[in-house]
Amino acid sequence: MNEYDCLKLDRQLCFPLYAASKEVIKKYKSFLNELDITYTQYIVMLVLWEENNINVKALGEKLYLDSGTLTPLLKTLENKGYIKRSRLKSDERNLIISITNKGESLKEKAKDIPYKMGKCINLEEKEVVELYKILYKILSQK
Amino acid sequence: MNEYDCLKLDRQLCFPLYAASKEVIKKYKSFLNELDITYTQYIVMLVLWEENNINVKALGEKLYLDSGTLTPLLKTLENKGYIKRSRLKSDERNLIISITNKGESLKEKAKDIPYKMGKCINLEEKEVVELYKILYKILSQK
DNA sequence: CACAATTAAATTGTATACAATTTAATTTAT
DNA sequence: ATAAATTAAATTGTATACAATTTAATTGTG
Repeated sequence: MNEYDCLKLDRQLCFPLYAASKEVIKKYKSFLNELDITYTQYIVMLVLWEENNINVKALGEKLYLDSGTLTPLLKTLENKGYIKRSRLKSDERNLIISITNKGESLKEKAKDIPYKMGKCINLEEKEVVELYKILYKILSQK
Repeated sequence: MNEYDCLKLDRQLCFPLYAASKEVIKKYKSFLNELDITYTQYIVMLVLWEENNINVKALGEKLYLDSGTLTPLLKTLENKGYIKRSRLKSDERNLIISITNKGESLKEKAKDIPYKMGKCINLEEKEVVELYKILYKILSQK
C-alpha cells in the first residue's frame, strides 16, 4: 500500500464506465449496420421519434451533445433522407429537425433493437435497475 | 403503451451509460488540463505507472483501445516527453512503451486526481461498489 | 430608433475511436 | 529451407466529441 495506489487502473470508477460504454456501443453496431446508421445517429433518431420538430439546442440538451457534434451529424442524416432541416420562420436562429417518411419507417426496423441488445448484455433485472438509477444520479449532478 | 415504447430514450440503458461516461470524463478535464494531458492520455499513463515497458497490444487490451487510436496518441505522449517508444530487439514487431523521468514525475502531480474526482461525483459508497461491480460484469462479457 | 447584449448554429481546430487494409517481422508447415 | 500463415503496428478513411470562436438573428435598453 502506498500513496500512488489510488492511481491503479482497477481502482478507478471512470475507467470501467468509459470502457463499458464503448463496448456496449460496439455491440449496437451489428444491429445498426442494417439500418445504415451509427450509434450517435441512432440516439438522435430515438429523440426524433418521440418528439418531432425539435431544434438543435433542445436535441443537444437531451443527448448531452453540442452543435459542433450535431451540425455535421444532422447533415448526414438529412443526406440519408431520414430527417429534414429547416429554419423556424418566427426565429431564424433556430434550426428545426423533422422526420421524413423514410425516417418514420426506420422506426419499424429499429423496434427490435432494444430487445436484441438486452439479450447481448447479460445482467440481472435487479442490476439493470440499479445501474440505471446510479447512472442517472451521476447525470443529474451536471 | 405501444410496440414502440421500447424505443423511448429514457427506456434505454445504453444512453445513460454513454452520457454519464462522457460527463465524468468532462469533469476530469479541469484537473488534467493542469498536467497538459487528455483523458485517454491519462489512462495510458495510469497503465504505464503500474507496468512499464509494455507493448502496444497489451496496452490496448487493458484499455480496450486498438492501434488506430494508440499509435497517434503514443506519438503525442512521446512528443510531450512523458514516454519513449522503442522496438523490442528480440521481436521488432513489438513497440515497447516506457516512461521517461518526466513521465514518472507526472505521477506526483496526478496522485490527487482520484480523490478530487471522487468529490465531484456524489455517490454513496454502496453505489460506487455496486456500479463498479456491474460495469465489470458488462466488461467481462466481451 | 440604435446599439449593446444575448442567443442558436455553424465553423475551426484538436483529439479520439474504430473498421479495414497494409506493411513488416516472425513463425509454421511442408 | 522456404513459401504460407500469422502477428504487431501503422495507415487510411469515416465519424464522432468538444472547446473556442464566429456568424447571423433577435432581444433588451437607454
